Amino acid sequence: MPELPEVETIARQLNGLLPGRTVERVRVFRENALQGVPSADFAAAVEGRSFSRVWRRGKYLLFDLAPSRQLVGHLRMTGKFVISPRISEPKAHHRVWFTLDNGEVLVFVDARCFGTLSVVEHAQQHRGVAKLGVEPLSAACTARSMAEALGRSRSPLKHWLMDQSRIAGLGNIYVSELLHAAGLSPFRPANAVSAEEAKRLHGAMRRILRAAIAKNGTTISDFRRVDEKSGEFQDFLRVYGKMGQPCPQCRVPIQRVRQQQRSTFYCPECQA
DNA sequence: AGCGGAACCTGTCGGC
DNA sequence: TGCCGACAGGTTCCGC
Repeated sequence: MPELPEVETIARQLNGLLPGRTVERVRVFRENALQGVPSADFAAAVEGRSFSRVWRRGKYLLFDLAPSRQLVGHLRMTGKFVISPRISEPKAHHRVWFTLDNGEVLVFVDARCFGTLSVVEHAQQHRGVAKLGVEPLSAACTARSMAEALGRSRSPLKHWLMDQSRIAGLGNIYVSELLHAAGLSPFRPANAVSAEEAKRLHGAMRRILRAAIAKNGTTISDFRRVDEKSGEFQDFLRVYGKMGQPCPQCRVPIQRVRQQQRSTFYCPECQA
């Protein structure tokens, strides 16, 4: 489900609601959300601690706890967090409850059960977080550093951009969109991208991610914010899901192909 | 290094 | 209406 803009949207909303709240009780309805950790251990590691900040790294949600520890969450395809008034029975797809000191419940909801939660002392101890590459909107991610990294790989651009250890947070929707915006083919080997093209790619990536965050992300089917509202960036998608429709730039029909067992959408005319 | 395939689970949608 | 296959915003492991 969520890529960087959707996770950022969730993190900002939770950060407006959770800091200062204490977790009184944890209830786990599906063990496999916890990556093998017994639910009693998970609950004991969180209960009695307070939230101090909620933020994002790549597609991971990081909940800083006080006096120590971090809750690390990944929504995978269908995970969501919602804040519910006091409830007594779990609803469909409720996986974990964090009952707060004001009676409300932070609920981890996940239809497909791919999403994960874990507790660590420091996020860097988390295997997935530890291997994340640069944040695409950070000052460290420059057109020049991107060009240099591209030059060291022969991977097709689609694959290169999806690799979380290179740039953290891009997924299937935004990679299709930013390659179209940059006029680059998803099949182009990374090291066949010129410095000028890398600059275009970098610019398109930042522009699209910022625009998507400003629209609270993209809702294709079931992404919801914490307040259950949809994002709005789907109205601005130019190629993702648009197979057969005319390219907004040149009117040639958008193509869909399989790359790494995922759908890639692109314009065969504009993207070389 | 990098790719294809499968696995993790469930829901939805389109075609027949 | 009902069944069946394809597909879904992600990640990880395994074999070649």
